[in-house]
Amino acid sequence: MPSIDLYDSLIYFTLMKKDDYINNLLAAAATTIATQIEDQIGDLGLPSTNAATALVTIRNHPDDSIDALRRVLSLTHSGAVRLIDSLEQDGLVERRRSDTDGRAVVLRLTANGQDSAEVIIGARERATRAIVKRLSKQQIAGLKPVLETILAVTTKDEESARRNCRLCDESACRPLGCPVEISAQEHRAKGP
Amino acid sequence: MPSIDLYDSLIYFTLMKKDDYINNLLAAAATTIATQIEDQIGDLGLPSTNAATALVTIRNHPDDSIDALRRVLSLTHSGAVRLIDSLEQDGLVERRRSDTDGRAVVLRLTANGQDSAEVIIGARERATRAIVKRLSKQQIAGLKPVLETILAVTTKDEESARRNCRLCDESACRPLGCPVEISAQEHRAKGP
DNA sequence: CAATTTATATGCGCCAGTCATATATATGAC
DNA sequence: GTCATATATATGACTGGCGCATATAAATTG
Repeated sequence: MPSIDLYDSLIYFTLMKKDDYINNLLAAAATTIATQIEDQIGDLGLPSTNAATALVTIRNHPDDSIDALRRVLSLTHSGAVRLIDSLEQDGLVERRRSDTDGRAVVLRLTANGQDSAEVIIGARERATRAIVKRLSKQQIAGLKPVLETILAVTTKDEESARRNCRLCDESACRPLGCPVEISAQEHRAKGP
Repeated sequence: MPSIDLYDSLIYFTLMKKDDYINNLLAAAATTIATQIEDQIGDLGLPSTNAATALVTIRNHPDDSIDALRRVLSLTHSGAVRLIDSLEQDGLVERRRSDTDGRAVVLRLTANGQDSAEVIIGARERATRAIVKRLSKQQIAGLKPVLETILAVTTKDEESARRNCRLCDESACRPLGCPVEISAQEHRAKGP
């Protein structure tokens, strides 16, 4: 029956279009917000986005190795070493020998580094707050569980958890049950 | 009454925490999605993210000048010129003299450039589709208007509209009433 | 205890992008 | 019409971030 085929095609066409639309919306919103965060952080005048990310990551997980940091930032070993070199020269980060692994160097923020990390987190929050305050209470209430789902499904292991939270204020997020950490724990429980 | 003060403080404290939480959620989700888009595009092996963005931008707005592109990518003039140099050398973009402005060079994709742009848009869609398919119909239905609001409030003029949509498949988005374009038009109507 | 893996470090080099500057066209004042 | 200024593109010189290859030291495994 040709009329049914036509109808099906129309439905299919319409659904595809709707899919395209929500995909475009999500992608555009994500890059827009991510860019505004980067812009806010960029205004602080740090050497690079990775430098800022490293500071926040070290703040959230002090005494972790350069190699752990490298994974979060998706850098090569040497790239991470250079980055730490410069942060150390700027007096923001301290290298220490690990007392559990003689090869590893673990990282800690200096007092200045702590301050910088707070400022970076504040800049990031400014970007999102400008958006959140334009949403209604209902929109925020509805958005929250969806964002939790998105973060849960994009977290497959401890490594992706670290990456997804790499700019987070984890001290504010953790006690409220960060969906990323929960998802990472669930994956660990289920095994690799 | 001290008990009231304490109660108020508690409310305040709790609200602040909740604000921190939604801010962290939104920021983390945005950077996570944006990173996955970048990773998907990065896998294509193009010279840089900006090269990919330029191709999609030129696809969506052919015969625009190098200077217009520069604004979308937040590059200096010379940076944009070098970028176009390399894309032209790779046979993806063509320079033409503008016939309305003797100074301007307008850009157009070659056939290969068109193909590349489609592939880039496909890579971006892969990233978001992997996330959207993990959401329920209700979640998607609720998310849509919130994303539209977010894009509307982050679009202040034509320039931010271009930036926010810089990786969009505008041919799919435009007929469905892209909130970014609508917001840009409204701002233009109200004047600068 | 030898062989392999893992963590950090360094020399070398690339490439994206900026700054300063040059040139051409357009626009506005008079 | 012409002169001053603004705008668009182009190029030389340079830098910073980062990768690749390699070296060394410590840990692990057999």
